[in-house]
Amino acid sequence: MAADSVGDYDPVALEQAVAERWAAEGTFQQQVAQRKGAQPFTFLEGPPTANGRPGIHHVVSRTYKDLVCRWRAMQGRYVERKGGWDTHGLPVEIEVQKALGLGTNREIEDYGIEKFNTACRESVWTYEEAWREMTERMAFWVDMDDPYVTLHDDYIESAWWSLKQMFEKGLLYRDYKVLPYCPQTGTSYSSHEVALGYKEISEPSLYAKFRLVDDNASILAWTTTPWTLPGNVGLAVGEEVTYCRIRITEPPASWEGDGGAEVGEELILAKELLKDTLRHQIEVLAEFPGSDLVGRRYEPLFPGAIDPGSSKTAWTVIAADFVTTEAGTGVVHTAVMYGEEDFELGRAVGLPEVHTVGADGCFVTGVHPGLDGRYVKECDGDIIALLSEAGLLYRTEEYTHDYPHCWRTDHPLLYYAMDSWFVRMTAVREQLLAHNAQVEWAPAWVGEKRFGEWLENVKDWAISRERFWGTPLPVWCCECGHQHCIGSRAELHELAIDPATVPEDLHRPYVDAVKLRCSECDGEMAREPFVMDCWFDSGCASFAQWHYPFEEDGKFEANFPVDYICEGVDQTRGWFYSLLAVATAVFDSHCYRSCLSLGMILDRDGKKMSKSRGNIVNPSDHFDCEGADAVRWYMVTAGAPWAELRFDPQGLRETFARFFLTLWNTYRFHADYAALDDFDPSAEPPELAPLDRWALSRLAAVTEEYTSLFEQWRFHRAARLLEEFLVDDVSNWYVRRSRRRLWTDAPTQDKAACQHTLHTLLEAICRLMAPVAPHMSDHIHHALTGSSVHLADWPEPAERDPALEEQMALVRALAEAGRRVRAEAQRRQRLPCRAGWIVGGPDIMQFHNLLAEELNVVSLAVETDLEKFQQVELRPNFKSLGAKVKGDLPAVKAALETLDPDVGAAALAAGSLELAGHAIAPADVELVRVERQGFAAATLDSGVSLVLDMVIDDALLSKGMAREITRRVQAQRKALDLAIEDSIALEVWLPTSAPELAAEDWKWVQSETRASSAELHRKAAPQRAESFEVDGVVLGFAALRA
RNA sequence: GGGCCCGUAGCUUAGUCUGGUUGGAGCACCCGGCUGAUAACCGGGAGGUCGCCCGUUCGAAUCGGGUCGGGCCCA
Repeated sequence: MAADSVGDYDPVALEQAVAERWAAEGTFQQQVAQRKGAQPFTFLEGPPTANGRPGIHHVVSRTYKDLVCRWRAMQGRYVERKGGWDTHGLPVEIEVQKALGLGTNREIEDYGIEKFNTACRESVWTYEEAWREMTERMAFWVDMDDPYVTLHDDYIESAWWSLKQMFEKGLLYRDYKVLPYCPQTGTSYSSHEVALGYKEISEPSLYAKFRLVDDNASILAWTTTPWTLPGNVGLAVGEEVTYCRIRITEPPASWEGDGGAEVGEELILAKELLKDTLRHQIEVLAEFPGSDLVGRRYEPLFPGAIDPGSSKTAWTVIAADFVTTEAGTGVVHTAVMYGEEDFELGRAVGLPEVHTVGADGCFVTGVHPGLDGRYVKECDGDIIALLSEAGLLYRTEEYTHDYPHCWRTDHPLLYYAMDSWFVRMTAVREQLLAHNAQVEWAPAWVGEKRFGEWLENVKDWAISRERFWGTPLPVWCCECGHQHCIGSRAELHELAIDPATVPEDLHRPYVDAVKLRCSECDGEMAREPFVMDCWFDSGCASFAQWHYPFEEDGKFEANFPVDYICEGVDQTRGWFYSLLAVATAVFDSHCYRSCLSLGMILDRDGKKMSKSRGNIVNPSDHFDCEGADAVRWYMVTAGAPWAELRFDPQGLRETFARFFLTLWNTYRFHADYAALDDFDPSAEPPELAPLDRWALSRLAAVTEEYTSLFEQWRFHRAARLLEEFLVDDVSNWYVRRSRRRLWTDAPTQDKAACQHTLHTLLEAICRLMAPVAPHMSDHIHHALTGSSVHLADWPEPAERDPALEEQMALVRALAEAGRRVRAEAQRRQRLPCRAGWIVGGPDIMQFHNLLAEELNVVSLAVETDLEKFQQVELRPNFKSLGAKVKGDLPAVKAALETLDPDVGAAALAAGSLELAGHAIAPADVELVRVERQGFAAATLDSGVSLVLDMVIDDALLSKGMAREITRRVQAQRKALDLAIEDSIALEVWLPTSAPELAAEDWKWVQSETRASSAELHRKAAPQRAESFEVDGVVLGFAALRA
């Protein structure tokens, strides 16, 4: 019968066909459903934002998400995979602002929050189609038809509920936070926006004199932001830093710019910075530590600008550990509202928290008549002049540094204390640490170091944003100061003054219209005009995806904490944190049992992928070339999941050629003969040959180790192991050594054994690789068994035969050694050797025929007399020897080198070997056998040797020539595109100078080449013949289709 | 500026936790061989200051300190 040829590997067509079958049969749904009732394995999808195009890094994380879920499902777990979308937040707003040309919060309000948010709601789905396509194309099995979506009102309601839990635990509070702020746009910025706008600028910095109260001296402090000086309420010094009190002794020879000092004036600053700071001749009056200065009172530069209220520390010297002597004067001017460190310090020591600058970026009334109402960055020169006139300026200096600017307006950002809402994470630090310790992190260092050490210094979480598109902060405030946090839609209805104002859509601006009745004063409560940090949204995913606690379906309870999450390591302080933070604050629990943290993806040169560099890799380019399976396999084998991945298209190409083509051709080899012979995989397995039993033993070993590596998250090692097994053991050895077994037309037991073995190998390989490369594994598995590999069970390792594996390892090593011996002796492979001898090693008699073929020797024998071919050599075992003799090692090593090995070996055996004064034990040296000079031989590391007889005689020349002819004719058959079973008409011309071709060898040529007719001419080849040269003699042949 | 990770042949990497003097592979390259064996296979060759410096040690790719470069996160 004619074989159904499997054809060439076309990854795109194959993957499409498999995907279509999955869709038609609902294979994903079946994989989940068939495990219903089994122990769940819960996965939580880190939601992507669909307003950005999916990139190769998303393919990486989705590969690891998918492969773990598929693997656990095959192991019998119930693995639901709900999709999710992150839909709120700044990136969305920025895109929409760009599209609509809206620069400032004011412009957005003028445009209309309703219209703006409608645009955001649409923008969120810009690339949804691209995401779906990528997800399906790469075969990430996730339920995208019923995903959780952070903008859904149900999701928002769950987020509100969780915030109310925190509110009721007293974890929610309002306070200031110093943020980079742009007064033109009226917006504070996140760090990634700030990063967009760093520019190098040059601006005036100045040294101001702060006059001490009750002392005739001034403390000198340096600042790069003159506009913050009216807000100064403190001077920070280092307690350990040494300061000097100095007196000006002479006027300067020359002076540039504003400021100055009188002769006799006394100043205080850090000793180390005297030279860099002062421009006068001085004398040092005293030296003392900063601690001596702490508590000293000084006069404000702008009296009356700030009402100190009840502060006892305003305008005093305070200690701070961040003070250094690297720049300035070693004294840090502190304006609590305009610097993060300033604010924290001010809060700690009780400085007044009063703004001198309004939200419009202008000085507030009452700061100074010359400054009130003016934009702060335009006042630098006037402030310098004012200080100079008052004698409070020592000098100025042009200062160049990188400073953040607004990405919209290009104005310098002001660090500015904003009103914000916080979750008091510092109150639950111990719980965070305890819960984190329960997480199985891969790799461990992310959890212990990067995350753990950061958690130990956790800060309160600023969760409010003065933005528009996000989960509205559900906190209402009354003028009387009463605050209320809403935890559900029902509660909102209940407390609303006019329930009719409660909207269906919980977003701004609708929710802003809802007023509540104050329970304390009966007044009207208005919602705080913030939305929530979108990290809070995604941090709620574990329960909000089920609309917990508003549904009573038990979904949350059954799926919390989740078993597995997986994202890039950049999510450590992002999603990994927000999940843990919310779970800790709400449930006092960890949120995920295991977390696989992935390395970042870089380009081939280790550079970050970015549009500006033009080194972005588009995944679909590779899906459409090498196929999604090859991309997935490449990414998994390229390195540890947590290591940086350098995406190298050449490496991907190699994966495709080495692994996928090899697997395909192995499968094709099996399928062709299976179809030809009507192979029945369900039939009782025949008696297996040693080669078969070896292959199956190796399979068992690989299955065992592969699974163990998966359990240790070392997917790269597992996949490389399987790749090596397939290429080296299965394709390059088992299949190559089995070809002849299948050529025979007769239905032999041996052929059936081979087919059975191949079937078993391929099926198991498919199962093992299915989590990583789901398409090809399923195509082959389906062809072999009629069912999807993704519905199959994870393979259990069969019993191994270590002795057999050891024998075969030796056989293969000897075959390789034989080629090496021939190459050295310049004996071509097709010219047989009369004899070969194996010296030493385990009994490999059952493989002698196989090995004789590999070595092309007529007879193969075991030789026991080592001395005939070999001598011993003693090599130091440094590990044990070094531990024993320590510093004498070089001497012992030298002694060993000069020792006669035979004498040494004998002494060692007798236990009396002594070198450089040390008694040497057998464990200290290695006894190695090497071939003696003059033999065509090789000795393996294991001590087994192979010796070949290099004699040439007529019989060998005849056999060699037969092989040369056969080889050429076979190539010709292939060139003629003949089917394996086709016959040919063969003619061969041997010139008289050629060796005699024995009758039996000529017969062998005819049978090997399937020649139905054959003529042997003893003369030079005619023109029409193909010709080739062997040992200087030109032979000719003609092969035609019979 | 701080925390964490990475740096091994032209490229991709194993080995680093647990130190052993002689650092393994694959791709590409060169030579040879083999093939009804597949963009294949086998043997050999060339290619390494294991980023750099200092230290610990009889001995360092491996441990410690520093430094340079790349990355992530934060400031």
